Order: sequence, then structure tokens, then C-alpha cells
Amino acid sequence: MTVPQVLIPTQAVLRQNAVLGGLSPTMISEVLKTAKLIVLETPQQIYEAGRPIREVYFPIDAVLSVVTQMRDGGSIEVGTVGREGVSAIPLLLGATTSANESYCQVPGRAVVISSDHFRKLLDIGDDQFRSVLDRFLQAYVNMLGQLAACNGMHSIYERCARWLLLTHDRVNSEKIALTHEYLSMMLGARRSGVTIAAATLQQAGFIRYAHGHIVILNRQGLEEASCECYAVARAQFGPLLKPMGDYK
Amino acid sequence: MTVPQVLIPTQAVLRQNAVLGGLSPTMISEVLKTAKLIVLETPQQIYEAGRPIREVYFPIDAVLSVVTQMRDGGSIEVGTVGREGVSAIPLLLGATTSANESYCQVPGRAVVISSDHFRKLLDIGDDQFRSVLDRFLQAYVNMLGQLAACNGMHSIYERCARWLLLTHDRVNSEKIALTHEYLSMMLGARRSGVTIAAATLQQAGFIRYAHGHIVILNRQGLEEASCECYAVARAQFGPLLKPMGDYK
DNA sequence: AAAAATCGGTACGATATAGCACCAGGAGCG
DNA sequence: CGCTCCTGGTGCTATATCGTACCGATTTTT
Repeated sequence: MTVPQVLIPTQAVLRQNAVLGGLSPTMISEVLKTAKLIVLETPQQIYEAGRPIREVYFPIDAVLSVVTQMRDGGSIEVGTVGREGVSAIPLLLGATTSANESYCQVPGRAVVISSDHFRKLLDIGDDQFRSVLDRFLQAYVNMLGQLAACNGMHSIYERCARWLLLTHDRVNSEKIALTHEYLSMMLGARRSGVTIAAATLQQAGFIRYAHGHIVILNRQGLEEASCECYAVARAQFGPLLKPMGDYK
Repeated sequence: MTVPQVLIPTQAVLRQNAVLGGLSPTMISEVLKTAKLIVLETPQQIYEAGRPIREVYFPIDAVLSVVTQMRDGGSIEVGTVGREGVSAIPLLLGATTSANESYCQVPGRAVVISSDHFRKLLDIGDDQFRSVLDRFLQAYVNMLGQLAACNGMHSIYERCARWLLLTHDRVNSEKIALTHEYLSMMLGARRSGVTIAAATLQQAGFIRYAHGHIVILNRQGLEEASCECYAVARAQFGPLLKPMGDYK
């Protein structure tokens, strides 16, 4: 594992995150007092289950996953945070610990500040700040509900397509570093099951797979392959992703 | 369908709901200005998907379900609210509409006020009120995550036991009015699948079934039959259910 | 009391996925 | 350059659940 790369956080970069993008100039300068811009790698762990949250991440082009570990060793994703939001959902509701583990799912940049500083921001934050956070939280809750439904009702094939689309929406590249093994942990399925689903998507020409790297070739095809849950989740995040502008 | 029964809301009854129970005397009298105590029946619809929320329900011994309807006609529960909380989660986050349908899942009493009045309470509410709501919201979000995981990883049999336990926790009776058909809609499964799971639980002596009525006979047996998700969800709600005191 | 509707038990072929195990081709490393 | 590990392709049986249909028993309605 390499040493985390630290970049210079500029206001222009900060604003690519939907939550930071909604801040007043005063708040932005408050954030910039301590904010660092770092590059997260996979599969870097952000939070541990039941442990205090020390840092708060605002993804720029990184994507984070909240993951539940089951008693039997299996794992499954129970939430995703990209540039539309912020990693520390429990802090928004007055808790200090994370109920689940969180990982960097797709490598990329994120703005990071300490929990203490974030709590201070919550204190001094104006209505606008609170409103941006509430909108994100609402989108997150609705996404979570749709995820619960999707996990119960839809095939690995559909969920695989949905996952790829949702991740692609939050990244600025057609290429995503991702193994079948990792995707299987996100979907709560066997690796071999994911391989079959991914192979089907590949034969249809929607994606191309090669040793830990996937290329999105045909978004519309993926949308047709996925269940309705993608559209529902996308409708939640769409408005929040808008600031970045260049979504195709 | 009979005409909704209206009872007299007293402070003692109100306080059996965890959210109302955490209110200051001033807030309680504010609530009592317009609050009605009603009896909800199954399967009474509380909210429609995408429609404005008009009333806010604080269950006393009723239990509410948030349900997602799928494109193919299937349905699955994506949230439950009992006496530990309040029905109008979107209102807590500044939205005015419900993303999903909500139903009365277990008949019983609930305190109801208008959305307008609830919003007023949110405005004038002190930190304590906000904190009670945040704690509920946090428990709800964590429960939702566990539900998403559970739906993806566990068998109908385990989820059936989990569902019965969670519902039983919020009701004051060993008997629950519930058909296999209804339970199958909550679990996102076929009715025949639920029948098999329920029959297995019955043969083990944990429950007894008869024409739309289930009796909980052996909670510990159910806990062993269920997945870990029950304990996780229960840990979230446990503290909130405390006020009622008489949980066995 | 009879008729109708509801409820749950059952059966059965079809299908998706689990749960393994093995292998071949690249990628990365020495 | 050669070795090793990672990655994903594949095959197989076992199992859970689907999807559907039918039926008898009980409850509710007439």
C-alpha cells in the first residue's frame, strides 16, 4: 500500500462535491481552514463497525461503500457515497460511531476534515447547509429503501447492471478498477455468480472486462439490463450530481 | 371497512410512543391541541407513493409498514415503524412527499396530527425534541441497512422469524393478526414460500397459526431460528422501546 | 343455514444461485 | 526472463425459491 497522496484543495475542486458545493462563501473558507484533498485507494478502509468516526470524507471522484459483515463471513454493501454526499451519515444524526464498515470502493480524490471540525461546521452552519445535508440524507434513505427492495427481489444479473450504472454515475471515467471478487462482496453473492452475470453483460457488448478493470461501453444497454431500481436511485441522486455538469 | 374509531388522547397514552414520550411538558400540551387517538385497521393505507404527506402517525400499539411496489407487481417491505417512532420520516428531512406507500401492518392505536402541525412542532421544538427524532432516524437508517443486507443474504425462513420477532416487540400481545399472503408481501416472497417457512416454525412449536391469526409461543426459539439481523435491529430499537417498560 | 370468500396446505417442474473445485491466461514481481 | 499470484472462466451437484395450480377447511357474508 502506497503512502496517501495529498493534493492542494482549491475551492473549485471542493465545489465538485454536492454538499460542499452548496456552502456559503463563509462556510467554504471555514472548511478550507483544515481540509485536505487526498487520493483514496481500494480497498482502503475508512470506518470500522462500532468504532468512533474520526474523519469525514467528501468524495470528489472517489466512491465509498458502507458494508455489513455477516456472522457467516459473507458481506454485502448497504450504502454508497459519491460526490453527491458525505461519508459520515451517523454524525449528521448525533451519533459518534459508525454502525458498519466503510471502504473506498473506487479510487479517487476526496476532501477530508476531522470529525471535530465537521461537528463545528454543523454547529455554525446556516439553514442552507442543513438543508443540503438533509437533502442528501433523504436521498440516502430512499436509496437504502430501494436497495433493500432490490436485494430481496432482483437477480444478480440485474443488480450487477444497476451497481455498475450507479458507480459510473459518480465517476468521471469509462474505466473502473473492479474485480469480480470485489463486486461479489458488494452484491452479497458468490464470485462465480458475478462472473456469469458479468460475462452475459460482456457478451451483450455493454461492458468489457479485463483483469480487474471494467470499461463501460453501452450505458443504455446496461439500463435495459438493470432493474428499475437504478432509475429510482438515480432520480434521488440526479439533482445532487448536477453541480458537476458534465454527466453524459 | 368500518369507520375509524376515535379515542380520547391522554398524556399517559401519548407517552407510550417513544418520540412523544421524550417531549417536554410544553411540547406535549402543544401536541394535545390537535392530536387525535385513533385505531388503525389492516390493511389501511397511510401514505401513497409520491404523494404529499397529510397526517403524521405516532403508533401506540399499531405497527406501520413502508412498502415498495415493483414494476412487475411484486411488493416488499422497506421499513417498519412502531411505538419507537413516527411515520413521517420524509418530513423530518424537509421533504413533503413520501417516496413509498405506507400501510397499517398490525392493527392498533396511533396518535395522529396534521403535517402542518407536525412541521410547526419541528419549528418550535427544542434541542431535546430534535435529539429524540434524530435518535429514531438513526435507528431507522441502521435498521434499513440491516434490512438491505438481510434481504440479500438470508433465507425466507430466517427472515420470517426475524419479522415476527420485530413485530412482536412492538405489540402488546402474543397474538398478531396476519395472513401468509400479507407476510409474503412484506418479505418479498411467494405466499407458498411463506407457508412452508411458517409451517416449519409451527412444527418446531415456536408459533401457532390459524386463519389470519398467529400466536407467538416461544420467542427464544424464534430468535434461534432467525438470522443475526433480528438482534442487530433490536439493539437499535431496544433503547427506544424502553419507555413502555413491560417488555418480556 | 347456505353460499361465497378467505386462508393455508400441498404438489411439482423450472430456475437461479450456492458452494465447490479446477484451470488457463495475464499481470506483477523478483 | 521466469515465476508466482491474481483474475476470471467453467463445470458440477445441491438446494432454495419461483411460479403456478389445486383443494379442503374455516370464516364471513347473504
